[in-house]
Amino acid sequence: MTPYYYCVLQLLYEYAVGVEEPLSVMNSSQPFFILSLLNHCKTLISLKQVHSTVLKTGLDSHHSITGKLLLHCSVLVPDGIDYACRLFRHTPEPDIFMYNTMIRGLVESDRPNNSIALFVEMRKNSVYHVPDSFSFAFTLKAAANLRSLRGGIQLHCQALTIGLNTHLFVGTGLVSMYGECGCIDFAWNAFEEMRELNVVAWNALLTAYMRAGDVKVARQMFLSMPFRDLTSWNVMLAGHVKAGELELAREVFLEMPDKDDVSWSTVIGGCAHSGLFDEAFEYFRELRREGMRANEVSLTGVLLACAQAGAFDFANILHGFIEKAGFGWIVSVNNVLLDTYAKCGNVRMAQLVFERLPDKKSIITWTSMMVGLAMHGHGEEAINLFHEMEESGIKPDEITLISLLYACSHAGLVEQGCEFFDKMKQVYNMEPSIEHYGCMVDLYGRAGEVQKAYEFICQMPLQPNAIIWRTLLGACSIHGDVKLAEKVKERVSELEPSDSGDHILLSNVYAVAGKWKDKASVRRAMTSQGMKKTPGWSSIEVDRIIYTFVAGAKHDEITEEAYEKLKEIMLRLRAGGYTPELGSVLHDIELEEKENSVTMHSEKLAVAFGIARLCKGKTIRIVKNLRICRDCHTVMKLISQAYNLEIVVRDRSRFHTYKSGSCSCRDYW
DNA sequence: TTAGGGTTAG
Repeated sequence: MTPYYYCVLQLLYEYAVGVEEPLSVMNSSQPFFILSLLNHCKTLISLKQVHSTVLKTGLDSHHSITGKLLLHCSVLVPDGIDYACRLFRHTPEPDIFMYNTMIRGLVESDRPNNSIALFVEMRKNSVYHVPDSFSFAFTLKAAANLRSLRGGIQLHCQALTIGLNTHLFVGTGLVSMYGECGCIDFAWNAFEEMRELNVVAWNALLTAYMRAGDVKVARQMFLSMPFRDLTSWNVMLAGHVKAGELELAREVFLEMPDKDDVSWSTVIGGCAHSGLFDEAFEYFRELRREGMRANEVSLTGVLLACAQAGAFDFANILHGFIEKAGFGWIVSVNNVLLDTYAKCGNVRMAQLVFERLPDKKSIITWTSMMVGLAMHGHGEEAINLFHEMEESGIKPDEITLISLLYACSHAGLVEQGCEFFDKMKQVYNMEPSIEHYGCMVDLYGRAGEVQKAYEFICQMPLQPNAIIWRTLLGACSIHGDVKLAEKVKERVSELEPSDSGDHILLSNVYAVAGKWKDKASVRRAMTSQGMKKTPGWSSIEVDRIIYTFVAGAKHDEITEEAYEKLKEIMLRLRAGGYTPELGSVLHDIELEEKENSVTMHSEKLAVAFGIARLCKGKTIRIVKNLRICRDCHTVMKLISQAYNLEIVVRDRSRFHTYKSGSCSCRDYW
């Protein structure tokens, strides 16, 4: 090969990735130069251009080499699978290489069913095409993705009859498939059958043990393995993360001789999933400090952390980064982005992301958008979106229906919710699960029909769990039904006796009803059992730093600043005629103290801090871990009017947007 | 042929 050859190749390569160029310069080039271009195509558009150029040079795309290369490159290019299918269907006599290429392409494009179907077709239609190790390896991957033990065993038997089960690739595929299906003994047998072993095979077995939740055995194995590579370390890391052992995961992470983007994505995602958003941010910063480029998975992890922390500004910066890095077309990234925007209080941005994916929306995209709208009280819009989804030909799944019921319950659409619930069986052919029943209890409970909710639970065909009863208990506490609350509390306690949240709910019911003695006895019971109330906290993002406030915590400079501002604000509100509502206070204490205790709820501190620190007119966004209390709700409305501000509060169950003295939840929460 | 990511009731 001459330097000249490389120059031409380089030139052609530049044209191929620069999609706008028509590649006309290449028409006179040698056909084989053009063929080599296929390998460099990064997008479907450039691939199609090269293909048409190939045809112009007189090379037949069914020619054996051209056809194979074309197919091979099509499945590798993003969204190229349909194009590949078309090419494949127009090939008169595909050989085993082409079958295998398609089987692999289909697995990697998340169509494992089609992949298995093609394997079967290959065996039926062409007597000359006995599957080889690649066919088995790729099809086993499909069975593993589907967790289809039956399909996997069938493949194992077929491989056995031609003696391929001892092959390195096939054996590894079998180990992985059995591991994925949760059959650790079968995985071990398949491993023992193998004639030769390499690090990949060992890693597959290690993963199988990790999947089975046997972290101890896996660790033992990891230490005694004859080979070990970066993937083995990553498997250990992921195993600890999945088991929730974040301390051990951190140890492994520090101990690793090398780290790649999988290692980083694993820790970042692991922290985010465990709710440790600060740690997730810290790892992300460290990744950047080490000069690494974040990939789409680690970005997903940080976005998840943003969603939990309500870090809108940070999410917005990440959005820009995603666009610049070229991840903007990836559906899963957009799904997380959409969800994050919605959870950070900005439905409009979420909708922009949603609309940008015209024909690539997955069921998750639709569902996330529905939940996003519902969280902000746009129940009707969420329902309209559901119908739109159906019209576009996507069938709802169980989670879509949960979201739909969630939308109804948060918008007070009781009748519509019941209709959808009935439709589940009749129209969508789904058996409602305990989660769906939970939504229905919430639907009735939120609307104040607590008795109806109780009857609903008593006649449901499934055994109600603690969550179901707790949902109703929460509704009783909002609507002040003491009698029912006591009855329901008993049922919860039978199932989960030591949950402090339930005691708090009951004590709140007594507080609202003014039954201070009963309330005190609940508190005493809690103290004697060593239970503690989950402390309420609220956080706010100022200049990309998240400040968290906890009521009654020790005063530092930041809290002091917030208190000072809050005092000033309360004086102004009182001058306008406001008096605190004391129903939500938890202690039976002197009036003045009660007032103080309400005044100091963490969300008020956070708002005060926001008013002190943020530019005038900027929306104040607050995230709270518990549900907002009645008094804080009123105060937020008043502040939004007095200071001409928009305040967005995300509490445990939904969003409240306060503007000009009223709230988007229409006082329904 | 092995490892990492997304939606849901409280």
